[in-house]
Amino acid sequence: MMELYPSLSDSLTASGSTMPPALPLMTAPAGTVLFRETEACQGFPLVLEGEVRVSRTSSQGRELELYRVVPGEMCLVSSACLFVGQAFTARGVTTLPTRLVLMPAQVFRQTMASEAFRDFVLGLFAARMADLTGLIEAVAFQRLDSRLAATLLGHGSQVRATHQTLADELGTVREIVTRLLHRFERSGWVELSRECITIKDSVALRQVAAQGSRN
Amino acid sequence: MMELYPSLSDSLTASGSTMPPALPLMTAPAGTVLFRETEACQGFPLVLEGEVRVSRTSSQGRELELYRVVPGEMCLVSSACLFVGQAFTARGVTTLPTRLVLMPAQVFRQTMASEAFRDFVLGLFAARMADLTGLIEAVAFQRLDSRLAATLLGHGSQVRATHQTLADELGTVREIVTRLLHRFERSGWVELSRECITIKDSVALRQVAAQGSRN
DNA sequence: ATGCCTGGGTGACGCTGGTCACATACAAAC
DNA sequence: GTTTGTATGTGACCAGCGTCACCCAGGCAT
Repeated sequence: MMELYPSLSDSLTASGSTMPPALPLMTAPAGTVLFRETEACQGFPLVLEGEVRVSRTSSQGRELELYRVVPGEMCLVSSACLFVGQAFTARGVTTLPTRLVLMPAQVFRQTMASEAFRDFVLGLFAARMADLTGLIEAVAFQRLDSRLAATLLGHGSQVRATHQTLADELGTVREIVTRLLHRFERSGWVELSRECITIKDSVALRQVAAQGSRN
Repeated sequence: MMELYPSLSDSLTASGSTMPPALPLMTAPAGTVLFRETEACQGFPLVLEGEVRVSRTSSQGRELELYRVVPGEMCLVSSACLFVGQAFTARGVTTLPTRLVLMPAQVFRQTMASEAFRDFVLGLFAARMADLTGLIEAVAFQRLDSRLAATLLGHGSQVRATHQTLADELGTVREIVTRLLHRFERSGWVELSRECITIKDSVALRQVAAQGSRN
């Protein structure tokens, strides 16, 4: 679905000798907070390896995942503030050990002279917009059970996550996730154990995920 | 808030003589459907005058406004499909008599060679991402009364709209808008008459709009 | 006047999801 | 073993909002 910009990491890391300042290559263990609501953005983070989870938190402490940045992608939401100059209210946390380069705004602007890089960036932007509008539709019009079903299906046949983690992805609270998962279990669609949800009937789940609009 | 790309309309319309194909300048009355869920996207619509309302509709017929495109802006969501090639599920309707040029993808790619144009486009993208994440937060965590208050405040001191129109902006139904507006009226914050809401206490409304997170 | 259409008002009702206050199960640490 | 902490289960309760089924008022055409 996402086009990778193949020569990018090479051109950035290998050509450190030709480029005046070598780009800072960062390594972060899982769980590192890369950026948060209050801090101004430093540059364009390009993920080489690992994963970054971008989420937003409500004033009452509930959290909602916006999307994930996988290797080969940049986190454009966080860097959007570099264009408009406003502090951006999102949070980025690594979910895996992650390597990334932080591209300073100047370097980004220079690299945008390359047509291939432009295609890469614009494609990313477009994909993100599609993600976000999809999320808007889901939050506005889908019921939680269908959103939960969709989330489970997106994590493989063995979902290793706590109910709290799932709640944070969906923007709800743990009790609701527990309740819904038990309905799924009573229907025979999943099997539950500690920090592990085994999908038994992905067809049924897919059906719930698809048709479950808010009446 | 939004940077206009000043020479763009000039360079596109006036230089029709130097550019091989003159860009199609369209004029549409209010209420014209520029694009809808099923149709593939033709090009990058740049609004010169008027306004385009971009919204998404649920399977059950409820509608939710994503944002509005004002003069000097392009509708990037609709054109996102040109990058990723997927059919985009959003609807664009003019709310005012509107003039716009439809930039073919090729012309867009060529024009992106200009640094000023790149800044313009990226700034737009960034602003849209901020809009969309803000909307996500609102839909996920704010109560409807606070969202309605915010909507009213964004329309001037005299809001000329039917309750149905407001409902479509918020993604809810008419009855709820009517109910909430009457609470506002009973509190002395607004005065209601046919197709017209007069704001009496914008301070109180602003307070509701700000603090009204979902407990 | 009569009919018709649009916009608005309203109450009954029910579902969904959030809150609270617990009780339990399991695992690692001591 | 006990303790401590994290993950989970659960039931009572309720607020928000959507649905339904109306009704009413005003404008406009015939």
